[in-house]
Amino acid sequence: MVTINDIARLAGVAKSTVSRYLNGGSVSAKTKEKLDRIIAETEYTPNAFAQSLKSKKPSMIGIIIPRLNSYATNEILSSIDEELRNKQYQLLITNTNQDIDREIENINTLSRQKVAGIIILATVITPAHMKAIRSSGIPVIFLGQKAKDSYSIVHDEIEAGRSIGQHAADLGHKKILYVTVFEDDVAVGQLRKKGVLDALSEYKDIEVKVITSDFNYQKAYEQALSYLPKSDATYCICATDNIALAVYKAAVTLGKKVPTDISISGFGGYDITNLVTPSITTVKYHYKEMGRIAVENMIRLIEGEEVLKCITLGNEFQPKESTAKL
Amino acid sequence: MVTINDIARLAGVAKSTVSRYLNGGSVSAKTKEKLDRIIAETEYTPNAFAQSLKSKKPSMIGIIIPRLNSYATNEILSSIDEELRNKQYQLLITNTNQDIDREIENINTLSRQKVAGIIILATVITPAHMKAIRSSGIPVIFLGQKAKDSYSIVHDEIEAGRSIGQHAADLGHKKILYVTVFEDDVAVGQLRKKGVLDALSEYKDIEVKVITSDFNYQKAYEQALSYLPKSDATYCICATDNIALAVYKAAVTLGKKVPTDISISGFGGYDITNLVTPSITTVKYHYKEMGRIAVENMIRLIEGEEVLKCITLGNEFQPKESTAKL
DNA sequence: GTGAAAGCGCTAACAA
DNA sequence: TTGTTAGCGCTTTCAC
Repeated sequence: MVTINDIARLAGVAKSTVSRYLNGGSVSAKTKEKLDRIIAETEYTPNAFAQSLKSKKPSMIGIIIPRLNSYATNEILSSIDEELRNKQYQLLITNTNQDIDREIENINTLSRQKVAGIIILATVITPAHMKAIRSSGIPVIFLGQKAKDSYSIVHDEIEAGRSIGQHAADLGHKKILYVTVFEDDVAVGQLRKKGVLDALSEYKDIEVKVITSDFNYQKAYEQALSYLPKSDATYCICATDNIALAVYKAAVTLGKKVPTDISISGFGGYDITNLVTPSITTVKYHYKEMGRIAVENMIRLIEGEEVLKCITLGNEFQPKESTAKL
Repeated sequence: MVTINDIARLAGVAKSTVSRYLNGGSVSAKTKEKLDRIIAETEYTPNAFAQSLKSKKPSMIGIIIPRLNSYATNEILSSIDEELRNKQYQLLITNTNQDIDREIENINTLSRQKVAGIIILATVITPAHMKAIRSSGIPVIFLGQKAKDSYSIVHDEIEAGRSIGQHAADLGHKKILYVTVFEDDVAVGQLRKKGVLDALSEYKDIEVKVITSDFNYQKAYEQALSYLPKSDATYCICATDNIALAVYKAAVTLGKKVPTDISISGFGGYDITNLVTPSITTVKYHYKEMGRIAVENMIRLIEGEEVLKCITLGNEFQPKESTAKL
């Protein structure tokens, strides 16, 4: 490996001069020229470890994600990646495979790697999270769930729920099935549901039944195969687009027509809701925006500036082919 | 920040003793006890930069991916991540957004970060790639494309192409449209096509027309809207599942029934081919396996052992609802 | 503008 | 078993 010492030796200058040049300090034209040539010839690149060790200013941001193969994750990740790139930071991604313990573990790993800050795509936030964060001593931003004593950026889940609930009511449906997920996930399992039920509760003649399903497509599908035949609902509101796709597939498998026999909608605004036929009614969340703001705030935090504790992003109701008038 | 020096001072021992203890060396029971307590109290974690600086044995593997939101990428990434985790390596992911220049740039960035090795999900491999790799001096493994002077793991594209071609012929189709991608991508743009055409060339009465489309769903969709009406093909073989989905959507938009009016198939075995109705005939590639082997080989390379220059993975033809007898 | 020297946090001889 | 010492490659004073 070629080091700054080699360059200095070859150029006949002190390594401090090389360092200064590399970091934009002033050197004589002659030195600059020599250095340019030698660095190019040797293909020298500074050792990032040594740099970070000395300067104390880490150049990496860590991100903890529950799983890779999710539309939301990908959208957020791409936008964070793009933004970070502009700011000369590297992204260190760690995957927890939906394992809460690994989430804590990863906070510690990342802090060992001396990342400048950590962004977490959260599902649940436990006291163990908060403890690990405090002891890491670096800024942490939660995405998707509100953290009491930390920074977070969330979607307006209640608003999203209300718009779908209102939509179902507007279409004249009286028997509605709401397919939710476990309540540990506050944003999806509680708030989203609250929004839907709030909107529907204003109609005395609407009957809502709630069923708890799973983020996992396969599980959601199998479950739907069993509860759909027993249900007389004409509209099935699913807590995620993924579940909506599963329910749709189950409905088709059971010989039901969508939306003629049953209307189906999701949440999220995944691209795939447009790919299928009929396209699926959903509420589009602003994932890219979320990533952008996360990076912006993270950098402000790293630089010791103030940012809002919690930012709530709006969303956009998108009626499509999978829902229709009763 | 608490350092090894602080621990040593608090425990009244030399920092080398602390280091030895931390790295599994032997210390007296009394020292061990003291160290345990103090490390727990101070929540000390070693600085990974300093460790890597000294030991020269980096603990990160870099991976360069063309884009985040692809099923293949996600599958490979998850499996690499999982394997690496077992081996105590961290994954450093960099995204190029399908920009070749950024691919080269990222090879350099990663080498600056002193990763132990680099895995590249390649689309094309240029001399510039090889130059950057050589000058980095660390092991590089290409996934999906065969590299002349480096290591690679690829899918058997020709075999995959042949099985789809054979399938179309078996179903009795005489007019076939093959939708490919630009030839710069050797694996997808050349070999896959070659496999299909090879299989079909044995039938004198089969007529194949080739059209070049795009990996991008939206572009593929718009293109399909324009060429499908002019085509009398009864089977459309698409070079990727993504394109197949786009063509399917276009066919539906144009009022064609699948598979009655036109059969459609893809390549890849993406999950989504099962989600849509009709499900899409495809060839399943072994992405997880690819990731697993990549990690295995990478670690052998890092440890200076020998591995095969090129490994070719088989694949699995999966007929589904989107293709039918003429 | 340049170089000498100190030190970032850690590991790895080597001696004790 | 333990401490001393010498760096790893780099940045950063501080004289010159």
